[in-house]
Amino acid sequence: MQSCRFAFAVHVMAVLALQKADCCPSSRLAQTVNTNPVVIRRLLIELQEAGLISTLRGPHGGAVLRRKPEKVTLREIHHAVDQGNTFATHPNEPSPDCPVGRKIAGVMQRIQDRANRALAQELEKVTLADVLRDLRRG
Amino acid sequence: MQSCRFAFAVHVMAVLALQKADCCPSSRLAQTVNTNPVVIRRLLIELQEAGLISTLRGPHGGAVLRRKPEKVTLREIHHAVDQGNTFATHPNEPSPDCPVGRKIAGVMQRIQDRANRALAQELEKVTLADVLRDLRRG
DNA sequence: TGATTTGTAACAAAATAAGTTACATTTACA
DNA sequence: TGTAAATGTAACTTATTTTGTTACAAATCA
Repeated sequence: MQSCRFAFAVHVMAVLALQKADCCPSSRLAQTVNTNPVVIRRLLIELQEAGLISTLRGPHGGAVLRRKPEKVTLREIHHAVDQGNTFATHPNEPSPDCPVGRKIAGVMQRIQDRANRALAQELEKVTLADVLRDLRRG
Repeated sequence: MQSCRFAFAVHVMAVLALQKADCCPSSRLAQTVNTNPVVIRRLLIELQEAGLISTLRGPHGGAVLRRKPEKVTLREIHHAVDQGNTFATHPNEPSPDCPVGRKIAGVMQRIQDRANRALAQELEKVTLADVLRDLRRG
């Protein structure tokens, strides 16, 4: 994968966790991530839809965590912003004249499912609180 | 990840496994995958460097498996053609003025390592022979 | 010697992702 | 009630990555 959305999302969630109850506007998040506020706001919408944060409009608005860091897993963050697959499949239909071409799609899908599951299980083991600990030490 | 190189590589390896000892030219592989022969040849070079296949030039040349399908894992195929990471990191340097920005790179790298390892371990469990079985049934 | 195939460079086309600008909408508060 | 600050969102540009294409030298076999 060459999308940095997950990295951005973990970064944002960590900053929000350190802010505790205070709202953090997209402009401030964009500064620490070093990107454009709109890029952040697009992420925030997805994190919000996943139930991980809330956003408020108006002065002193911004984003705030909806749960304690111990209760948020990297799997949830990942799934919120990057629902895609571990790898892509054939862009063009393989040849139906070849025994492999006829059935490769189903085979790859089952491999895909296994890979996605393995990745999710690993990310499930790490919470946002673990990330904060790692930030303090590392 | 949105590269189909791994899917192409599994497809190619499966075709070669069915061909047994016969050489298969890139033109034929390109037909069943439905892409350009040069795309296939670029893959073949990497599979060759990984020790999975051999290629021969000249008439009746092409690619041939170097090992029995039982002895080839999807981890090897994946690593041969897609040495990249499970997800990307910040394209621009995060702010050094933020406690998260200062240390996020190291934290993400450790998450990256865990994810890559989990994926590799899952792919290690599946051999090319398993893929052939799945092709016959599915 | 001629046909066939890989290896490889150079380039074109397509797809994807990130960044940017602009603005309507919502909201707090002086 | 007006103003400033913030999100939500559309439209667009730019950059990057990936795939596909053309062309040809080098190798190899018969």
